[in-house]
Amino acid sequence: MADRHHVLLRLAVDLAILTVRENCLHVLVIERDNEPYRGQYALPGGFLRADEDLPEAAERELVEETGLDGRSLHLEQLATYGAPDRDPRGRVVSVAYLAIAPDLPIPVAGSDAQTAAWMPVGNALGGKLAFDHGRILDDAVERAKNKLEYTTLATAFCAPLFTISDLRHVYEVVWGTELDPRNFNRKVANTQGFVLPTGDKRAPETGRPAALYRRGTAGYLNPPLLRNGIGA
Amino acid sequence: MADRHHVLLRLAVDLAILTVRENCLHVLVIERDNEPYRGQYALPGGFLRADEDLPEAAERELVEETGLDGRSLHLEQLATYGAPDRDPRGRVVSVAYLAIAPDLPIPVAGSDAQTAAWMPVGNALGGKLAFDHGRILDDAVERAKNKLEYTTLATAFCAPLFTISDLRHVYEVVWGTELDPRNFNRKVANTQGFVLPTGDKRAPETGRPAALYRRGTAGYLNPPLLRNGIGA
DNA sequence: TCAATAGTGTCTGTGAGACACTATATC
DNA sequence: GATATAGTGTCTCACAGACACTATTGA
Repeated sequence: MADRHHVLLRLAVDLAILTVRENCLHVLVIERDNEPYRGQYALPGGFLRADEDLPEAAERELVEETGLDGRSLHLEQLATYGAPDRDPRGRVVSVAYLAIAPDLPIPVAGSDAQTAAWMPVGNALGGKLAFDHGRILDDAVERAKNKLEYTTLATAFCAPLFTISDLRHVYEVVWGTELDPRNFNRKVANTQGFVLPTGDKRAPETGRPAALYRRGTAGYLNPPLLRNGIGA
Repeated sequence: MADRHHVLLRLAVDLAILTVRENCLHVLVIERDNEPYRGQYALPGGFLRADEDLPEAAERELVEETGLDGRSLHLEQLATYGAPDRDPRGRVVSVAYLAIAPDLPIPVAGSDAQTAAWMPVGNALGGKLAFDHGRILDDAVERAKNKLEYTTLATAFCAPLFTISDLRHVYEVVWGTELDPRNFNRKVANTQGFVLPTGDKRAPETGRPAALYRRGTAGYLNPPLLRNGIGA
């Protein structure tokens, strides 16, 4: 720790906020109204303040950008990005956080009065986002896909009360696959602590009403709910 | 990105280098010969330099502390720690990396001439390490345990040539459990790309010689090799 | 009645856990 | 021979995938 080559830098905390709406995975983006990358879309974020810890900063940004209470959302550290040229304004290292939200009505205009919008992740990938945010989004989606397998993260995409169909829909949209509803039902029912029955029901537009559930207390799925052939 | 409350800070890159030796998991620690925490053990690390990316810095520290070529070791970003008071010298945020090494003869004295040593992780947990390095080590061990389940990471703990017993020993030590040698053999043999037969054999002190293997090309285990009841 | 969604039951193949048995080395 | 480690075969149970069937609503 005694070397003299170190550099002073600013630390950004950027958020990849994912949700499922209209049969596809969306990410919250803001339109930049300052240089650099003016007019382009970017992930919401901001700089770390003097007396802040990283999770605090992430939660603060979440509130500022979406108006949501960070404690009600799933929020976890994703990774840190530090290429020397990643920000043309100077040396900025970014700690990215992954947030998972239920289908929200519409992002509240942040206190920064920036234009926030939900964008399908398919549109956001492929170099469309400012800075290295496309790469961050890639990693966020990959993390979400993986965590659905062995954790109860899927419930974080759902409203407080949800049906088994809702939950299955999350898996199908995030993974981009189709799942057998009957096998999925059995799997969820047999996993202790994944979902809790409430006794209530919700009628769809047509068809038999579905039982409503609440998140269970389990954090991990044991055994996991595996995709067919990852990394194969 | 326009707020004015941001802080300039230094970024540390710290390494949790794990290996298996003598039936227990060890971590590489250095004895600090400067304040703060003088005389205490800490994870090796250093500050990010002006033109460095994070993986570069991690690899540089690895070479400086162990004399090893970073490209031959498994090295991955673990997490970033930024509590405002984590370093008494001022605002320092640390990006931690997890490195996995085979059982090395002895750590080479780094170019910093610091005293490096392998310490059993059991001894290093519980507030023995400087800064928040105990917490970092906790997270590193947890990550390693989890990745053994669904990736081929265990081979990174082994020398280039290893037996199935060696590989099983890694699982047993890292997980702290016993595995059935016969079922383990079958599992490894049936997982394409986990290990490659070399045709050579190695005789133990007593008993039948064991076939030697090399790492395969697969990165993921499919299906995974699950512990009994995680998070239960 | 039909259409649509919710939910149960059954069969089958794969693979994990348990464990008997065989193989090959040193002493 | 004894002992120690390496490796194979077999049985059983749990569970995933496939899919026939029943249940409950609105039109």
